[in-house]
Amino acid sequence: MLKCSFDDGTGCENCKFPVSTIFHSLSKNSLKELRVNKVDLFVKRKQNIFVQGNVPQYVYIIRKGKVKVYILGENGKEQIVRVAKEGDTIGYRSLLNKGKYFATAIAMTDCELCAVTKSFFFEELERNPVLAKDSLTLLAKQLRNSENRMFSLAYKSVKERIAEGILMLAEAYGYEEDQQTIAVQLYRKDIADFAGVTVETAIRNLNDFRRDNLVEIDHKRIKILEPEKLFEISKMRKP
Amino acid sequence: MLKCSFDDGTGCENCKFPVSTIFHSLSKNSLKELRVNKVDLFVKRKQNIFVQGNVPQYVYIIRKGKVKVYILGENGKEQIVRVAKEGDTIGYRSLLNKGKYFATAIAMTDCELCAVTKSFFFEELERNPVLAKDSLTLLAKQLRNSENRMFSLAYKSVKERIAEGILMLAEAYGYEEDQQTIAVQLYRKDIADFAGVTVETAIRNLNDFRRDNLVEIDHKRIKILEPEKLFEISKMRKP
DNA sequence: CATATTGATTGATAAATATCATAAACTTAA
DNA sequence: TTAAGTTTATGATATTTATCAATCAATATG
Repeated sequence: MLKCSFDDGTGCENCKFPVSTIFHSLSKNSLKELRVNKVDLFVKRKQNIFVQGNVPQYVYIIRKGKVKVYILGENGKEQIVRVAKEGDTIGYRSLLNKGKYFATAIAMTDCELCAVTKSFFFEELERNPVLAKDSLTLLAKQLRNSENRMFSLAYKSVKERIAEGILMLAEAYGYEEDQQTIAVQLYRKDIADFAGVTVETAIRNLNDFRRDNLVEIDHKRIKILEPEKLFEISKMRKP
Repeated sequence: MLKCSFDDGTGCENCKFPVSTIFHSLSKNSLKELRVNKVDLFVKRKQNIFVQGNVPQYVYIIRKGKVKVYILGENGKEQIVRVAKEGDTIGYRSLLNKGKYFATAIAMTDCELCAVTKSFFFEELERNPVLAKDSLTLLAKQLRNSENRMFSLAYKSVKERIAEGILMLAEAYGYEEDQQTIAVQLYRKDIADFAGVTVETAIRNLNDFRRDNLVEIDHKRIKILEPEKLFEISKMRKP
C-alpha cells in the first residue's frame, strides 16, 4: 500500500491535512480507524480516478491537485458535471446511489488522494451526525448548482455559457497568486465540455472575449481581466 | 389552521398516509411533536406552493396531487428541474442551502400538502439517523438525475430530449389505470419547459411521434403506445 | 534535433432550432 | 351563450451553432 505523504508515522489521527474536508468532524478514534480503511492514491495528470460504469468502492478526498468529473455519452460528447480541488470530495454521490459510477473523474494535475472505503464511510455516516449533516449540505449545494446549470444549458446562448463557464471554473479551481489567473491548465475542450458546446465554438467565443480584453489567454492559462463584465454577459443570478 | 384531511382527531402519530414518505422513520413521539409543527395546505391547480426568491420556511410533503418545480430565467424561459407526486417531498433542497428558494413549485392538480416547519425538520434530522440517511439517498438520486439531464440538455437533439422528457414525466407522475396514459394533464409548454425547447418545437416533435403511432394525444393527456421505441429514440442509459 | 502527434485557429457550409406570423381549436368567464 | 383569452398547430424565415476542411502552432517522442 502506498504511503500517505501526510502520514508522520502516527496515522490519520495526526494528519496535518486541512480540517476543511468532509471528514473534519471525525473523532480521534474514527481517524485512527480510518487509517486502516483507506488507500493513498497518487494519480498523474490525465489519469482516471474512477470510470463511468465501474462499481464504486471508495470515497475520494483530494489532498492535492485538481480534478474534473464528466459524463461521456454514446455520441462521444463529454459534459463536465463537476470540478474539484484540494479539500474536495468526489465519488460519494455514486456511493450513495447504489449502482455504477455515473461519470468519470480524471486528474487535471498530478493528484494525491485518500481513497476511503465504502464501508468506513457508511459506518461513520451512521455514528457521526455532523458528517451526515455536512454531506447533506454538500449534496444540496451541488444539486442547486446542477439545476442552475440545467437552466443555462437549456436556455442560455453560447456566449453566455462560455462566460459563465469561465467564472464557474475559476470559482471551483481557484486562482493563482495574482488572483486573476485560473489555477489550472484548461484545454479549449475542457471549456467546451463544461459549457456544452463544440471546441470550435468555444475557441471563437474565447477569442472574442480576448479581443474585447475581458480575458488574457496564454496557452492553457486563462487570466480573467474583467470579471464583472463577464458576469454581466453570463447573466448569472446573484444568490 | 386548516385541518388535516388524514387527521382522525389523534394527530400525525395515527396518520394513515402511506409510510413511503421521507418521514416514514419518525417515532411515535416525533410524529406527535410533528402535529404542532406543521401546517396543512390545500392548494388549487395552477397555484404556487413556493416561489423563487422567497425565504424557505417549510418542507412540503405531498399527500395528494402533482407538482412541478421550475427555474424562471430573466428571459422568461422556464426550466422544469423536478416533478413530484403523492408521497414526494419538495422544498428541502432550498432549506438545506441557507438562502432563498432557487425555483418555484406550482400545483399541476389540486394538492394537499403537509408543510413541516424548518425547525422541526432540522431537529428531527439531528436525532434521527434514518431520516438523515434517507435524505442523503434522496438528494444523491436527484443529483444523479440532474447531472444526467445536464448532459441531455447540452448534447441531445430536440427529438431525443422530447422522447426522454415524455418518459421521465411518465416515470415521475405515474400512469392512469391503463398503465399507458401519463397521470397528469400536461400542456405542450410543460413538455417544452422540461425538454428545454420552445413550445412550437415541442408541438412539432410530439406530433411527429403521434404520426408514427408512438403516442396518442388527447388534449392534455398523453398515452404512451410504444415506450421501447421512445426509449430508443431518447438514447437514454439503462442503469 | 527532427519529426510525429496533438491542439488551436479560421473559414465555408450545413443543420438544427428559434422566432415570427397567422389561424384554428379549445377554455374560461362574463 | 357568447366573447375574450389561451392553447395548439403550421408555415415561412432568421439565427445560432455544429460540422467539415484546411492550416498553423505547440508539444511530445524517438
